[in-house]
Amino acid sequence: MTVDLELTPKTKRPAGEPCCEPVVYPEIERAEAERMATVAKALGDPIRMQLADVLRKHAGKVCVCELVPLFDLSQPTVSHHLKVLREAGIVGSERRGLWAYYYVVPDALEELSTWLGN
Amino acid sequence: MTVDLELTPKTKRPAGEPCCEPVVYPEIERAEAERMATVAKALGDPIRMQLADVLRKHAGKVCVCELVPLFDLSQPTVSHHLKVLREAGIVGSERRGLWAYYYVVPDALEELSTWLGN
DNA sequence: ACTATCCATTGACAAATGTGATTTCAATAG
DNA sequence: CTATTGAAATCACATTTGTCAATGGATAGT
Repeated sequence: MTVDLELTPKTKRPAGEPCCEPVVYPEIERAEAERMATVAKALGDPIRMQLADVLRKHAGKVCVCELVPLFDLSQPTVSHHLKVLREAGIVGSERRGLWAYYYVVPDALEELSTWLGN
Repeated sequence: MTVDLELTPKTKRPAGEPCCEPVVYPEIERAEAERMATVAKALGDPIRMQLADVLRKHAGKVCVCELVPLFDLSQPTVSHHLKVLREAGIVGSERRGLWAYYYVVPDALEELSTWLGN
């Protein structure tokens, strides 16, 4: 599958001068990129991806004790991944007595989702 | 903003028995999660997020020499980030003589985008 | 043929990350 | 009150990551 689009022809720069004018300036995107990268990074692990997926699909609050057996990982490790998701704002948690319930924060993924467009 | 959904009431388990039945089985998602995590991970850095953004917005092939001055980073570092994006299948590159041009692979973000739903 | 330029790779190093064992905290059951 | 359980936090450690300086390969321009 070839992508055939125009590309600016180049010439070796004379010496000392900058080689080319930048085509686009992402400055506007700086803070936005930072926020989206935070979310993407948190999803950048298969376990966390699945955790987020399970929480989303269940569309409710899920107890940690129900999440642990889904993975071949120790409870502290699962807890750690949940913490990463929480710090990225993707999930929230609620403590009820002994149990902790996790759920997806509805709008957390929106910015990234919008950027990915489609 | 409170998310109020049903949550399974729990009781302390008798002793030895598993505390709860798992609610969902993500096994089906294993490979998919792996693929999406790879993509998300690659986007999980502000620089790479901006690189991807610039390449997307430009909708053409962009020379590395135009990308480097956009960031306050050394050329090898930018090259490294581009390599990460390339290995995740997000961008492709093409060499024309001295110059290397990068572009976004059209469908690379689709799976993740679809999962994020929108 | 020479040389300067573009780009990728390597080596090195500090910082961040993923994981498990152990510990701490909170709360339920008896 | 005490013992026990679920979950988070801490500690420790190996791996990965982000960055740059230095190096190397290829080639446009002379």
